Amino acid sequence: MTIRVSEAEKSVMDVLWQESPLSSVEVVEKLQSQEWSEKTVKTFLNRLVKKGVVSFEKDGRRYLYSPAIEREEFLADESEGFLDKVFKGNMKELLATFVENKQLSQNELDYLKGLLDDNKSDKESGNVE
Amino acid sequence: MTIRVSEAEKSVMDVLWQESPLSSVEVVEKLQSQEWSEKTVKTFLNRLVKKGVVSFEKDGRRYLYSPAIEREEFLADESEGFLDKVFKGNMKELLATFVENKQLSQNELDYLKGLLDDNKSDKESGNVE
DNA sequence: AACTTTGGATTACATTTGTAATCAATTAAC
DNA sequence: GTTAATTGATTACAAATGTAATCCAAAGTT
Repeated sequence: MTIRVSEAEKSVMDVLWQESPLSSVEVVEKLQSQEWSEKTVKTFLNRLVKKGVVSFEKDGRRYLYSPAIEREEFLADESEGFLDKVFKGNMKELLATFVENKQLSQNELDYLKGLLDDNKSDKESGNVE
Repeated sequence: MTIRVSEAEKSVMDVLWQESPLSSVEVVEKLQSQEWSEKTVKTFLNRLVKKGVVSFEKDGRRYLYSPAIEREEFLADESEGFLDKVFKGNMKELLATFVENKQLSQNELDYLKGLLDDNKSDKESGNVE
């Protein structure tokens, strides 16, 4: 069973990944666009701590929160789950959907090509890992 | 607000996208691997109908269910949501995560390159849409 | 010192989801 | 025709999630 982080909680994680440690007040400020009451944000922080994906250190009366997991690792997990659940593991179809539906910019296309070339040369040289 | 289809419900949609129309019994059979009671699957079918993403026609005492939305459209919606929620719309990062983490096979890499070439020639010829 | 404010902890409550069981009507079987 | 099986409809109920409000202790204010 993987760590479960809800949508709303993910928004909080994003804030902490951008900058940390942050006090709850600071997190609330960075989430103003969401129009959540500070009580709500505090609930999310609490739940994230309980889930073990956010840690805190005391600073007087208040807590300073930090992510307890790496963003990259989290994104990889989420991506894998998405691939499995929505595309039943069919990577080709997933890629096709993104490439075809999202109207990639030339810039993004070039970037992706670069990624593929790197990946390919890695494979050719046996330089995996 | 987009149509909300839960994980379990998605499994049912997958079955119907593979083949339809199907009776509830047939859907249950195709979902045996999930180990859900037939009552549970019926609940999902009901909820999907209420959500308007599955339709049915009567066949005597029973119903024959069919998807009421296109799989491609659904995948595109889900993909867009995933991109926005998890990667905050950063397509480059999403692509990088998939390409780098998933250890694409040579076959998948070639396929993806093909997609990119098609996409590029479309763009160059102004042949978009 | 008493009062107010602040900030984490606890509690609340509706909705969604997972997971069924029960009810009711219809059909199939004796 | 009465009974049993089938199948959709309704109801159930706990856990997760969205969204806060209330409680309580420590710190700041007068």
